[in-house]
Amino acid sequence: MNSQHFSTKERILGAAEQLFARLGFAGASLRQVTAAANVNLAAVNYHFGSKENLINEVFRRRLDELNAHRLQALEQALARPGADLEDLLAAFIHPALDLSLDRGGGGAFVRVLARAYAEHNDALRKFLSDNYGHVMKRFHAAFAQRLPDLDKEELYWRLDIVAGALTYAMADFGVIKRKSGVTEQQHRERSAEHLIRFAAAGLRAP
Amino acid sequence: MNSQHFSTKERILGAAEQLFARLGFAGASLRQVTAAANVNLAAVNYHFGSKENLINEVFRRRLDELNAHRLQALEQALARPGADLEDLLAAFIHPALDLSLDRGGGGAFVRVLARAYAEHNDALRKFLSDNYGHVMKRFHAAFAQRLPDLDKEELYWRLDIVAGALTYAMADFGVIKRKSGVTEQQHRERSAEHLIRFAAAGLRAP
DNA sequence: TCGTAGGTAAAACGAGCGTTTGAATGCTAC
DNA sequence: GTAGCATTCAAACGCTCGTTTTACCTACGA
Repeated sequence: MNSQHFSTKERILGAAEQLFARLGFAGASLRQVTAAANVNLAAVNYHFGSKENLINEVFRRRLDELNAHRLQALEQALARPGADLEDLLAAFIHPALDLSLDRGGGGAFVRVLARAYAEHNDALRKFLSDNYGHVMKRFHAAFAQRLPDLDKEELYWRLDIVAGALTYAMADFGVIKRKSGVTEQQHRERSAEHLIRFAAAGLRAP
Repeated sequence: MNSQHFSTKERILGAAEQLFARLGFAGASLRQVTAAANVNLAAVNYHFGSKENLINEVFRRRLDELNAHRLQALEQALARPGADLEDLLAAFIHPALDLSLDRGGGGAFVRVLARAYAEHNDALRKFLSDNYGHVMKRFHAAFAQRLPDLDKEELYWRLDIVAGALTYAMADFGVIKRKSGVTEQQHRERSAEHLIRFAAAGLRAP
C-alpha cells in the first residue's frame, strides 16, 4: 500500500479509507491521511477540493464496483430456472463479502460503510439512494416475487433488518480472528453460509 | 429537556447524549454540548474531569438500567415452565425497545450505542465487557440450553448476528416515521414482534 | 530554448478544539 | 454575620484543524 507505484490520488484514497475506518470521518485528520499516504498536505485540496469531497470519492470508488457485481450476480441467479431465496441472498452477500476480505483495503471499506450507516448522515443517504437505489429496487422486486405471502410493509421491515445485520456482520468479519487451521477462503464461505441461512429463515418466518 | 429543573450534571448528560447521537463523539464539541445544556463550558471538566469521562458516564447512566431490566426479564422468563426461544428473545429485546422509544432521550441513546458498535472502540468494548459481560453470559447459557443441536461456535455466530441486527434496527426505530393511525405503543409492539420472529427463525435454522 | 501547464512543496491563515485558571458567586454551618 | 466550601463564570492557554497562498520543480510543445 501507498507505494510509489500508485498515483497521489490513489494513495490518498487508500490512506483515507484506512483512517476513516479506524477513526471515523471527523476523527481522522487530513494531516494524518496525507502523512500515511506519503503525500503533501495540500494535495488533498488540490486533487479533491475539500475533505467532504474526498469522503464521497472514497465511497464511489468501492460502491460502483460492489453494486455492479451485485446486479450481475442477481441477473445470473434470476436467469437460472430454479432460483430460490438463498440464491438471491447469495447474490447480495457474496460480492460484499468478497470485497470485505480482499486485498487492498476492501476490509477497511466495509467498516467505513458500517460507520456511515450508524451516522445517519442525510447527505450520504441521499448520495447512496441517488446513485445506487436502483440496485435495491431490483433486489426488492426479486424478493417480493419469491415471498408472495408477505405484504409490502412486512417485506420492507425484514429486508431492513437483513441489511442491518449484514452491514454489522461484514464489518466484524474483517476484525474477528479466524481460528488457526481455517483458511481465509473457508472462513469467508462459512460466514456467507451463516448469513444466508439466517436471513432466509428470518424472511420465511410465518 | 435541559430545563432548570435538572441539575447541571444531568443537563450535560442529556445534551451530550443528543449531540453524540447526531454528530458522533469526535464530531460533537464540548462547546456545543454546554451551549445546548445552557451551562458554562468549564462545567464539563469540573463535573466529569474530561470529555472521555463524560462519554463513559453517558453510557453508564443508561446501561445500568437497561441491563438490570434485561436480567430481570430473563429471570422471569426462565421461572415460567414453558419458556421458549421467543420468550428469551423478548427478554432481550423488549427492555431495549422500551428504552429506544421512551421519553427523555432514550431514543438518542440507542443511536449512540449503534455508533459505538460501528466504531470498534477498544476502550469502550472493554468497558462494556467488564461492566455488562455477565448479562450476555447469562443469555448465552439460556439460549444454549434451548438450542442443544447448535454447537458452541455456531451459536456464537448467530447471537452475534442477532445483536448486530438488533442494534441497527433499534437505532432505526427512533428515526423511521410510523404511519399515521398507528400509536407509538402499536409501533413498538409490532417492531418487537418482527425482531423476535426474525431472530427466532434464524436461530432455529437447520 | 523558452513558455506554459500540472503537480508538489513549505508555510501560514483564521477558526475551533479540550483544558486550565483565578476570580466571582451562592449556600450552609457556626 | 461571616468563614468555608462547592459551584459557576469569563477569559485565556496551547494546540490542531481544514484551507489557502505562494514559490518551486518538472516535462512537453512551439
